[in-house]
Amino acid sequence: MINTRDLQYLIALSEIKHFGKAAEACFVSQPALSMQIKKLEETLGVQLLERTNKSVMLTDQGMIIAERAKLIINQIDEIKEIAKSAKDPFSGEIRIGIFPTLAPYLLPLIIPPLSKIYPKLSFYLIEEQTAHLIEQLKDGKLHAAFLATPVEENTFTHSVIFDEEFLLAVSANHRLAKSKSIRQQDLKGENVLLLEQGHCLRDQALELCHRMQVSENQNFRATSLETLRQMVIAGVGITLVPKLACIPGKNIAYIPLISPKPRRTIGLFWRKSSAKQGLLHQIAEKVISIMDRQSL
Amino acid sequence: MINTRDLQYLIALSEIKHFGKAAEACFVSQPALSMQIKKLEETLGVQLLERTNKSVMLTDQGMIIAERAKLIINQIDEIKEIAKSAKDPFSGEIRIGIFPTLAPYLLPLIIPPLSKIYPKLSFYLIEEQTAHLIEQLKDGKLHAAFLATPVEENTFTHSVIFDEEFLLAVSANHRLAKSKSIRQQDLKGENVLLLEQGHCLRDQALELCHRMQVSENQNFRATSLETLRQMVIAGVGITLVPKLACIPGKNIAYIPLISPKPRRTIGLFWRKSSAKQGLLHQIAEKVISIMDRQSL
DNA sequence: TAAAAATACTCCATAGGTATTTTAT
DNA sequence: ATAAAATACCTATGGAGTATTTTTA
Repeated sequence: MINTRDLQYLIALSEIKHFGKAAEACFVSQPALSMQIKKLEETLGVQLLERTNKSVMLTDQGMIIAERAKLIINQIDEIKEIAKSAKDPFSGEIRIGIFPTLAPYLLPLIIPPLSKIYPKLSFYLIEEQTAHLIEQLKDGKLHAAFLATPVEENTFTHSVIFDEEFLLAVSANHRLAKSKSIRQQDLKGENVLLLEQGHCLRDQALELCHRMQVSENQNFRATSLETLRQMVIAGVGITLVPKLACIPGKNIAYIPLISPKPRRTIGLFWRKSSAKQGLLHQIAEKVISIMDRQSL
Repeated sequence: MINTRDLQYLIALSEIKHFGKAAEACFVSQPALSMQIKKLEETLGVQLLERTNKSVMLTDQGMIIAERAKLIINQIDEIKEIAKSAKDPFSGEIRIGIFPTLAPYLLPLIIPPLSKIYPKLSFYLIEEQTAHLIEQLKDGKLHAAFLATPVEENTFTHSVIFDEEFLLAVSANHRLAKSKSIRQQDLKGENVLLLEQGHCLRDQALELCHRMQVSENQNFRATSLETLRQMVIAGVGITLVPKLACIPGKNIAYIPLISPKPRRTIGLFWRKSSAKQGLLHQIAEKVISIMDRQSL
């Protein structure tokens, strides 16, 4: 097998055209270089050099191959360059997944400060449903993902980022719009609108409905939280909205639920084996402190 | 220093994603591959792989570097390919020098049959004055050169190709035009036209003039044998022409010289150390047999 | 004769093998 | 408990050094 060392010896010889001096330039003895070049000629099966005692000259093939060798050695140096610049974990790119019912409310809060803290880091944000995020995180397409706990995947580790309350969203002229808080019995007979299959928020809300003994409106399923909000405003029904997504408006009211008080917990997840451990820990801490200041 | 082997191990691992199986594919034991990969990571100073006991995954840097590695290995394979196709000495290219007073008369005789014998060989023919040819042959720009003997350069070896007589060229209405042969005393008072400085034919003719005690026309020096011939036809003077260049015509006569009977010897020269020894010997033999049939 | 490359021979570094341990699921 | 990678330790290949010979200009 051809070695990078062999190529370097050939390059040195092609430039210096003297075994002794080329060997010196390679920091080896003259016989060492002679031997390797000879071996290279044998493995390739072609004469690379014309030798006399007064001059060394490359054959045509030798020149062609030496040229190629230079290109190859340059590319190996490039690998070293890539490695050197990749050594700084706070540079390069990081791909973070986030599910759709959290993304538009969390990202505006955290991405601007994070970009400021890590100016050499490019944040790629991938908005997908939880199941896809877990898959992509597992097979390395993502470095990390914001997910609602629990996640049944023990190759992951996570930091809890924040705890988020669910509020009941009702139209401004709904009978419950003026309530200060809601209890289970207040919801009797209500028509709860939910998201389509696949959203973790749907599952969380559905579970809550079950506990509160109200049923889902089977005729409608929204594809986004924003659609859901518009349907509520239109008076089609009520829904559950996580606190971060509770954008105030005159046509809509958000009312806290008590007994049970529903919450979801958001964590930042990454592979235990991730090469970006340190960076991800730091990012998690930063996001936690940002969210603390939001007082959910 | 990074080895091609290291790169191959990394490539195998990037494709197979299993240390044991990748090692098997590289025909080494699993620890051998593990060690080398670990070393590569250490020398580069970056983590290339995420390891768990159930899965191997490349880091971003690992993927980038593995991609580069593939390109590099491909290029090394290309070197092997180049070597393989260069192994056939009867293929590729050969650069042969020839001086200008021989080229237009010799090449039409030898190149067609040689191209037929060596169909995979490209003949590059360089027409330069002898001194330049010797330089170019010395420093490898030429593989061989047709030169008039003797050549004072003992790093060269040569085969004698043919022996060529010089004839006296005179205008058809010159007083000597009807002579069967010429002796020294016949030339008394003649005006000999010669080529410009640098042509070996000039030196050969000049030396002959000296021996025959006739002098050169100082007012005119031709840049080519063809010009010289036209000057002779125009009646400006007489000249010496090598037999190969004696193209018949009604306006010109070529008369043999006797006592002394001038000749030049043409050889094919190449470096003793040339990698194309075998081919050049063969070519020399072919050219000799072609020229034998010309009966000079 | 002198300069340079090739040989001869020895030594050591390191790649590789086997057996075993650690690790993570 | 099991599969897989890492570690430990030994072996062997081959790359490198020194001394010497060969070559050739």
